[in-house]
Amino acid sequence: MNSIGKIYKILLKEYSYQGWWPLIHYDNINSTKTGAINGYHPKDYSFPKNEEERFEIILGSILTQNTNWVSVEKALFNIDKIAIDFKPENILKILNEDFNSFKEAIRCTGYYNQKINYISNILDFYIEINGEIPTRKELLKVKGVGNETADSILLYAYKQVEFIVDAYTKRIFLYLNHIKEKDSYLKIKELFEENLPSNYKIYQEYHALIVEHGKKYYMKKPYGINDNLLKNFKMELI
DNA sequence: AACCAGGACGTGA
DNA sequence: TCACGTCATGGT
Repeated sequence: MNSIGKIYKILLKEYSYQGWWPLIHYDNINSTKTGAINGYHPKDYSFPKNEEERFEIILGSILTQNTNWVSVEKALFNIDKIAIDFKPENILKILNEDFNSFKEAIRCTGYYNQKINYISNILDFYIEINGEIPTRKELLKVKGVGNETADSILLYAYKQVEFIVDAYTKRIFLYLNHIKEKDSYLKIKELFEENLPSNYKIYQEYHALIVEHGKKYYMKKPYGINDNLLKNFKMELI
């Protein structure tokens, strides 16, 4: 097995199943996740089960841009308070009829002036595609959806086999010398996709495991210095 | 008190 | 294309 696959196995053994993407109405009393109230569903890949859950994931993917998940959870609960449900038509109605309340609801996630517009954009897009699975290209045309958000939506809201590259992925695999500092998003994405079976469950799990491991050893500089779990995969520079 | 969080966009070279 | 500034609240 290749290194990418081996590292996945080690992370899975160390941290077990992560149960991403968390949903605020899924109460997992056994959750031990750092910073999360609840919402994770380990070994259950059946989500989203309906349109509300699907759009909750999409909302969360915008709100979590450069922000911690605890803040996003608060915002989702705030939205849940002023909205009847997470159906896109309903969210759109709330957003249009009470713009300032909605803005206040997502304030805690930062960049709220931008994010409210991004949410408005993805709402229009979501309603426009009318139940179809969006392509990556289409998603990227939506202002507010970049590479990572597009892949998050595709992988977790639509179960499409698209690997997500986030800041922790770059830090960890840069520390292990598997990638270079200036490697593009798509290049890093390809590295994983070429070395993993085409299976959305593995993609979902791997990304979540990277985040978990990243939070532990790659939050503060110097990144990875205490990462004894993966140190054996550190490649020598030529 | 600086630093970072499950980034994206606009600008100018 | 790509480096850089900007957007902003909240926790450590």
